Amino acid sequence: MALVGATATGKTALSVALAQTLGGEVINADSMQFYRGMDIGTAKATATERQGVPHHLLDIYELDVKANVATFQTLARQKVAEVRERNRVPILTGGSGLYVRAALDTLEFPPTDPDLRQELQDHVTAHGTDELVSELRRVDPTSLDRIHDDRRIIRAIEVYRLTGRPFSSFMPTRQYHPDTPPVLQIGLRIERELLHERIAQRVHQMVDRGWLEEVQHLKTQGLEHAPTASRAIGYRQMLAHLAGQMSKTEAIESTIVATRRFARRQETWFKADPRVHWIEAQSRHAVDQILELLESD
RNA sequence: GGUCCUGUAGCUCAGUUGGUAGAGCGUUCGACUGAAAAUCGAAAGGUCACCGGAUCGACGCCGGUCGGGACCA
Repeated sequence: MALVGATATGKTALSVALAQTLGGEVINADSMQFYRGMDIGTAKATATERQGVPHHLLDIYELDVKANVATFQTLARQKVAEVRERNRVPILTGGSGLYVRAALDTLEFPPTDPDLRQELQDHVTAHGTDELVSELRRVDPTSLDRIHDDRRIIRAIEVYRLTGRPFSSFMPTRQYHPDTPPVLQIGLRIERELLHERIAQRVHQMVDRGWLEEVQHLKTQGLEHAPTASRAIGYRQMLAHLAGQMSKTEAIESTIVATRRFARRQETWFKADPRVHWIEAQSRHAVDQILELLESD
């Protein structure tokens, strides 16, 4: 099964409770929790919170590694298979929508080439996207219709040059694939206003627990130059504060705002998937509700 | 007590030589296939502090009231 939803809705606690009732193991689908040392600010489950339940795909990368979906897809499916072999229930838990999809659905990722991509990126930086856009209009108008940001234009051209096939030809014809193994997807939701309160509260809590010290330490390990990890919400702001670019209060406020925006995007993503069963995150009976859903499935 | 500055969207502020207004941020909604806690798109929000005057017409000019600020005493 999969446990999804916005940040600060209580996925972590519920996943442990579920694992204990079902005899399950948790598989992380949260892109920033891959990184070793990023603990407080990513709200990674502590040893105490895990309560002996095995957790997978946490702390698998050093800071300088560039995480990517395709790799995650392989790793996650591997873990799911392993857990199943042990006759235990895999519980995929996380808020990175694309990563969850990649693990559960039949997404196929066309190949990539870092050199070519860099070359295209440099070209766009120097000359803008005009040329790439007209190339795309010629070879893959379908993609051009759906794409409206530079990064995706670059990717579409990369795929075309690498494979000779339009990027759009790799996309599925149907949005979701009923032929994948049955997975119960549970979405945790909290009323917006309350969620905003919880987010603010949690950010302050993270600071109280030593977030700034954590970032300070990670900075000595090169967090600033980490391609993906340095972009993490809050870490970015704490780094700016440590560099004297904003006050501590500003960093905290900015982190809260960024987290709210993030939560909104997460809800948008998961709302779009009709297979998700939504339950109230605050409910004391969340576990029972999920057990019922499992039986009726 | 006096002089001067100031009051425009939830916040910070542009603006109109008088023809009823904009940006950034926030908020809401959406997209999303190798950076996804990323990246990008869209929308909603304002009796331009209040009252009166002159004007065909005022957010803009004149007078007053109230609120904020600076300085002088």
